[in-house]
Amino acid sequence: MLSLEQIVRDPEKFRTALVRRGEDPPIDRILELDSRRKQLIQDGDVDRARRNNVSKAIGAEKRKPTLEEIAEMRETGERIKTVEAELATVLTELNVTLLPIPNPPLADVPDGLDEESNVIIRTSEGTTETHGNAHWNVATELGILDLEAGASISGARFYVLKGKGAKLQRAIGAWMLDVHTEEHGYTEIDPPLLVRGETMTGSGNLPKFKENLYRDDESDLWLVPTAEVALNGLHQGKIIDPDTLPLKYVAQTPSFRKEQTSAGRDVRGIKRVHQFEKVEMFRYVKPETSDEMLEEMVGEASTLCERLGLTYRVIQLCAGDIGFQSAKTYDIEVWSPGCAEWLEVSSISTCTDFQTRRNNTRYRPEVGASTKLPHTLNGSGLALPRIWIAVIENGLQEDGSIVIPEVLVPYTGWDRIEAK
RNA sequence: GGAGGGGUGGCAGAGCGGUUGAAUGCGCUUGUCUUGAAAACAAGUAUGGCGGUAACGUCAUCGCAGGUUCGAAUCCUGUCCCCUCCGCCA
Repeated sequence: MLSLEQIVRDPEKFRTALVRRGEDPPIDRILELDSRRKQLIQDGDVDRARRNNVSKAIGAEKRKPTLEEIAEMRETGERIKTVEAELATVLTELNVTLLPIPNPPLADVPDGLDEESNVIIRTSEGTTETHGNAHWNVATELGILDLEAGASISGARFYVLKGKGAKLQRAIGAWMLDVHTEEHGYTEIDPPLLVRGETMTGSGNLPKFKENLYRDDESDLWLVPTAEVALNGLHQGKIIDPDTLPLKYVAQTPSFRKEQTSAGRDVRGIKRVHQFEKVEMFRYVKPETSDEMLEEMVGEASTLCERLGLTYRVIQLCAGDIGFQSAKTYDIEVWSPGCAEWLEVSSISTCTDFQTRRNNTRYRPEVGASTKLPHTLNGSGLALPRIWIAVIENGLQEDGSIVIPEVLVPYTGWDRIEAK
């Protein structure tokens, strides 16, 4: 959510920034609602002050109120109720207006409205050859992936990993978690996957992206589309001890997405599915450090690709392509020779104070100072089925077997998936 | 699922219709004392809105939402969460 105070102070700044994302924010309406809000607050306060005075006097004098006082205070009470009702309407409308407005991009985010304008920051060493043996063929033949079983159990875009395929995924996840916790200083979290609507609103997924979320109506709980949602809710409504910043969390969880808006895209194999595992990094940081923290996280995700021996590239998204809650985003893509394409395996963003304002997460820079909103950053480190695809397709040998990256061997217990 | 108990400031914990934003203790900050620290003593110490350059004033907030009342932390209703016991269950 955007800061109402900041919008009122410099409306044009917000308008221009949001126009870069291809948005046409209702700034004028917001300003109008805000001045109405201020007026109503003042009107109500005058009446309330009077009522407080009279009540205090009666209490101090230990007497019964006079009939005139009762009549007058009844009237005052009615007026207060009317003003409060109108204020509530105005506040609701302000909220409804502000919640669907995305985070304005930072100044150094490149212009552009779609992925055409994204910028390749760097490409690693390594092959970008193709061999045409996509995972949906190779892995199915090896008996480690069963797309038909997935479809039969749950429908399209669900899949089953079997045997060494399942173990491989488990190994990749465990290895990545270990690198993050042991080398990058993250604390591992195992959060709930079903969350309240408020938590979903705090992260920015509601109200705007309802159609991509699974929900249980009976209990009014939502399935997380990424661990980011849960990690973002970890401190909602709380004041964080400044000495603990930056707080670094990592979690491996399934992500549940309806993918209704990507109908027809990536339909083959397991590039885009309704349920997938992902290791997610998440940080709460002091605002002045968030730029440097973002770069650090890009480094952390990159090193994983590197150690897996994958060719990867880092892309900076343009203003029109960054996610709703993001102010600046880098994607990491790995080369997969079977699908013959770059697969997005990580998206790393700074959300500035957009999420912490929504869920009222604060910190007090020093004793006695007033509270501030920390910044949040999130990044995949990394997304599993796609890394699994890349490991399979890159490891494919002439004889049809798959060679596993060395770093994973302590986790799998074997270095190869034998050809059939 | 059944029966009870409870949600008050950073924490613990009073208050149960009126001068209560809220006793007291702990914690924290500052000062006195001390070579320094500790102890002791003193003062201060919630968040947010609105007005104001500011000093300051004012309003709101005792889980949340309604209601009763001239007046609600205190009474009523609903709701969420926590705890205890019983039942069921991985």
